[in-house]
Amino acid sequence: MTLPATHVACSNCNLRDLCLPVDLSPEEMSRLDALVTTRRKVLRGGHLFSSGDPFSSLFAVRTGFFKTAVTTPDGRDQVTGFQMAGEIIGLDGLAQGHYSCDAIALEDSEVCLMPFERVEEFSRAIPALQQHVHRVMSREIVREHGVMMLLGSMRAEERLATFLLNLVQRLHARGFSQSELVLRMTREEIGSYLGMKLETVSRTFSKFAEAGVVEVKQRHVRILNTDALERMTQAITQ
Amino acid sequence: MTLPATHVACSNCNLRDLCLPVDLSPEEMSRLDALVTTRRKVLRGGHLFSSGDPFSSLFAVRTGFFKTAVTTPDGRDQVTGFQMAGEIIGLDGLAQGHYSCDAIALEDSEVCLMPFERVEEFSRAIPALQQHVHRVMSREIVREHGVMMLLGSMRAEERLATFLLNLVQRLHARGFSQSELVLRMTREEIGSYLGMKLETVSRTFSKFAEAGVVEVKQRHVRILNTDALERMTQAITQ
DNA sequence: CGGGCGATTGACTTTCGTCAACGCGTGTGG
DNA sequence: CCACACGCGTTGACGAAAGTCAATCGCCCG
Repeated sequence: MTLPATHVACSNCNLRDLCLPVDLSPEEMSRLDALVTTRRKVLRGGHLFSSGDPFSSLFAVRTGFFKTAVTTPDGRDQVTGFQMAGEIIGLDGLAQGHYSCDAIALEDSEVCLMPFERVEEFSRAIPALQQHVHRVMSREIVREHGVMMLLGSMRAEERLATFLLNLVQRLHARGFSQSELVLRMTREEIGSYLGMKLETVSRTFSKFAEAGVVEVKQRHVRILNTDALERMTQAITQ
Repeated sequence: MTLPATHVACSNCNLRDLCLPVDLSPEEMSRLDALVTTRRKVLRGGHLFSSGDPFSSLFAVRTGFFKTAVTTPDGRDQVTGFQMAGEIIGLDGLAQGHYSCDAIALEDSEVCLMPFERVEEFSRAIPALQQHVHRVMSREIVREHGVMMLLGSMRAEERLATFLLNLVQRLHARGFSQSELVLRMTREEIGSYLGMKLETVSRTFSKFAEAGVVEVKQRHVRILNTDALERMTQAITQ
């Protein structure tokens, strides 16, 4: 599933704003090119890494789409996130020296490898990079707080509305439509992420469609009424 | 609620193994004393910080017990964690330059302040500390994966069993009993953390007690059968 | 063009939430 | 020091939301 690696450089990558948004001097910038040594392609369905694999690198998604998931001893699994271009995967790995989740490509994808030893080395030399690394990790913590909120105190409709708005907002930041998206994941994967069964995901989509809020054709979703979706995320359930 | 601060030093703190477990030379150790400048007492019910407060420091719990919670615009809140001696609070703050949750003392407590600028400065000079900071953040990410698992794919009994085992394990690591604990939080706070209502928490406790797995008297809990609890966390629901 | 995975929908069950009443304990003030 | 009140916890009856099981449909990909 993992294809041969290729050599590259960050300094003129068009995703730099997304995955390395730090102000650097030209001199620092050129040093940073040594941070990402290689890229790797992962075919749809392939594992970028698996739970238990020795930790060595962070990965920046260059193209494509991933999910990360943890698995219990008894075989249930929980999707912990979906990652698209410019987002960082593998932060869970350094806690114990091995990755604690699986990272799986949902479409043919390419990632940049950032050997973590090098990240630490460069962080010591370049404060702006150090700060960036910290911010990336903190953002992940904050994101997960949001997921806990979602899982702990929202009902099915609120969860799905929140999910759709989040997805479309991230896609929009990457130059895609504000109102149309193609889901890269199955209903089951959405359900796992949102803590509901695939049938409930499907039913909730249908409910949204009936209400004229979205148009759903399999994985193609068009948002017809963003305001209505936003209101749904704030419904006081009591 | 926040009492005057006092001056202190890490190098001979009895919690060092818990909150700074890095091998340091005596020279590095003495420099580290400048990392924690002050302590602060927070009375029961008091806020260590609130969502939106400008971020400046991490906090290490020295004595006492805290909860962290996020709040939605419409007023629902979600407990995101409980912190005891040696654990670090405030990692969510650096993402956006302000804390994104509330940290509230559940009993009279004391924390060590670690100004984050200083943490970053020292991290650049002391690789072992840098690594430790990264590990602490990564551990928080992994912990939250566990909570997502819990909220996303466990039923009430499994959640409470998991929660109890986790609490007692952390207490045991601090020298307390493996089988007895005093809950510092209300049923409602437990419920918020576990994504269930306080009545369900109460009922589930009663069910455990009926089954002879635990003994519950208000906030005093004695675990009578750890194995049974462990089995419950792995129950294949199907 | 056909097979199979993924999605949808329906009927029924289960779990948990809701509402309400009651009880226990603790802490405080008379 | 005792009594009372209030917050917290427990328990019961009922309802609602989501899960389960099953049948069918429709895409897509080979």
